[in-house]
Amino acid sequence: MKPKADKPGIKDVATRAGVSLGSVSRVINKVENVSPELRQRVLHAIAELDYRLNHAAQTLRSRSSRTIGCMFTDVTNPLYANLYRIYEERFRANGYMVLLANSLNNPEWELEILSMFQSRRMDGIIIAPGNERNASVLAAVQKIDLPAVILDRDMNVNQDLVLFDHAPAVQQAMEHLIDQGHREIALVISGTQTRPMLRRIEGYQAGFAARGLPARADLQVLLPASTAPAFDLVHELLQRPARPTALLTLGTSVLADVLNAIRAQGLRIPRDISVVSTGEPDFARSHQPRISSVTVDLDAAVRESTALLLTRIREGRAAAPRRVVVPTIFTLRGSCGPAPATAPRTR
Amino acid sequence: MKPKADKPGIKDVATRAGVSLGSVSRVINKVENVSPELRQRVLHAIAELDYRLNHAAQTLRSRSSRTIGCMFTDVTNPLYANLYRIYEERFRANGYMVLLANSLNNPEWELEILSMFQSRRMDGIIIAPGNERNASVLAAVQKIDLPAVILDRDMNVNQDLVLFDHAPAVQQAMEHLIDQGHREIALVISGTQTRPMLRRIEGYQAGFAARGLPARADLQVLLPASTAPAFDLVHELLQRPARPTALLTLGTSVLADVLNAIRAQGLRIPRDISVVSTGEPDFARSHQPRISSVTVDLDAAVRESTALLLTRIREGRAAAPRRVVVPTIFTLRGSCGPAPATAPRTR
DNA sequence: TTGTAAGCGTTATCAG
DNA sequence: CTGATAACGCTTACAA
Repeated sequence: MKPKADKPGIKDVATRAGVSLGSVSRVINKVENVSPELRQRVLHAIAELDYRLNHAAQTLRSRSSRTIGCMFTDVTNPLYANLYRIYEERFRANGYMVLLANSLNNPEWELEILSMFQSRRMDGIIIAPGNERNASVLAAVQKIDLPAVILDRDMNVNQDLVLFDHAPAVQQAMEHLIDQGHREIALVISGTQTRPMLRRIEGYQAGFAARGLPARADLQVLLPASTAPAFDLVHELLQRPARPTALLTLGTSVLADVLNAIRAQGLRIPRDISVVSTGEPDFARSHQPRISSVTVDLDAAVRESTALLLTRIREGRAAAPRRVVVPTIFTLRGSCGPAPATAPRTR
Repeated sequence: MKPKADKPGIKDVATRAGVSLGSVSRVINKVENVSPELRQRVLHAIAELDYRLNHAAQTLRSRSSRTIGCMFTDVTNPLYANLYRIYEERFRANGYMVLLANSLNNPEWELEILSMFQSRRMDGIIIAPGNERNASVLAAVQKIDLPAVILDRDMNVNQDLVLFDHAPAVQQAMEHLIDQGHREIALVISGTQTRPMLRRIEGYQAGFAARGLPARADLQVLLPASTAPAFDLVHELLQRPARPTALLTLGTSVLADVLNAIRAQGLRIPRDISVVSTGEPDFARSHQPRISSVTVDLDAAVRESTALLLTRIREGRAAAPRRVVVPTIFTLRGSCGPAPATAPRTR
């Protein structure tokens, strides 16, 4: 009796089934040319031995890990949590696993994660670096020689891009508010120099411009991050002599802080103040009144980026980089109303 | 000139640096016995060639993937999103990557994910299966021959366990509410047959029992999932002839729905109704009044489970399974007050 | 249709 | 301290 302590390998399966190594591999990989009888014997042996394929060996030899890497800033951000879940589902359907890494906006980690993706020979990666202006991150992204899709970042690199078209819908929201008599419209978002935020500011300013109004820098509240506490800042904002009568805010936990600050101030939505959020966090779904919002169709975004990546994986890095723009939609709901008749002063 | 199209390997580095294969490996793996001069040469060659370690080959040979697998039901649940982020940070500090897989409560996926963890030779796994009663999942978990930690699940298996001690703090919250005159105390949680929920129900009933009151089944609202919409059910609950004067609820998006339903009903917290949540979602941090809560110290939970897993990885599967209980704490805040003086009737 | 044998890029075990 | 050499467990030509 041989003390075979180690896990059974394809070899053990082969001897057990009385066939050759190659045949077992063919059965496992569902190659066509196998007689049903042989397949049965192999399957049987596999079950008996409780054989598990060794993914490392398979990857090494076949040069494919059947894995997709995702680098986001923070799963704690519902946008990324949802994205990740949908990606996982879609890629799983295509036989891929999905690996998630949070960069937490740390440029060094972003470099490390990218390097790790390469050394693990990911079949493809989907990334939304937090530091789209950082020189070394930019260089690293440019140099990636894996099939890659960059998600909603303005990086001038030779990679496939999926961009959300934030500005137009934000502008549309602004125009609606202005047409409803609002003038003091605040913007509460993250101040990170990153595409979504910059584009939103763009739309915000374009909205004023389209109605012949000057953009107001003093009404922009820029937080350190998308999930930073915003209560105090908004509270302060609402206590100004000429407080905003409308507010456009991030649809993360920032929205919760905004709603709480509004409530703490004794203001009613939409009577005293109108609210629009960019994105819709779960907790907002039951809010009364419903919050108007500027959203991107997540399923569409995932569909597009998945298709892009799978194509890139198929065609290799030779083909020219592609770029897909996913539209963004303004949905008007109960949280928006006309500006209060009396000019708002300190209460 | 040789058309070396392929990525450079350790071999190329060796010839380039004029040293042997083994020496390069020694440098890469930071083994002590290398002369500084040789190390420099190798490091230089690595930089010149932009050499990337092949993780698959490394894993195959060294029998360690330096990867930890996590299986949770859904990253969209803030509890898991936060847990994952902390795990990633801690394991990264120990040189491990973390792989996340969402089972979405689907038993077949749970089996598939567990099998994938084994074939990828994870160095360790942390799992919280959604189906702790499912026979095949249970069997699969029992059979896991990887270092594993099971997170807050009552599974009678030979694996390390980290359990949150939900019941006592819930009971404490109940006793406080009862002592404040509350009798109609509702429980709004998920009806999944899973440890956290069952333990909370246990604490809920124990609270009544401790004060000599009968447990009331009609005040328990069981949702299909931890993130299921709860607005309508709670709204209905609050319209009953004898509506609850206090409410204990899940600290997920369910809490948001509860707060919205209370507000929609025109009730004030804590004057008309007291609220306690199990866990504190981000959006609740700025709520006024602050929500009393029953929480587990996530950092402690992560610390314990990380330590347990690392120990298990070090010691192997020989040592007897360990079990760690992480306490849970009731924090009294402004959302709790005395029961309304007048017996609550329909408004 | 099936068997045979040569690697994939590392690490580990020896000698030197 | 360094160099040669044999695995690790699989896929994939190529032969039979």
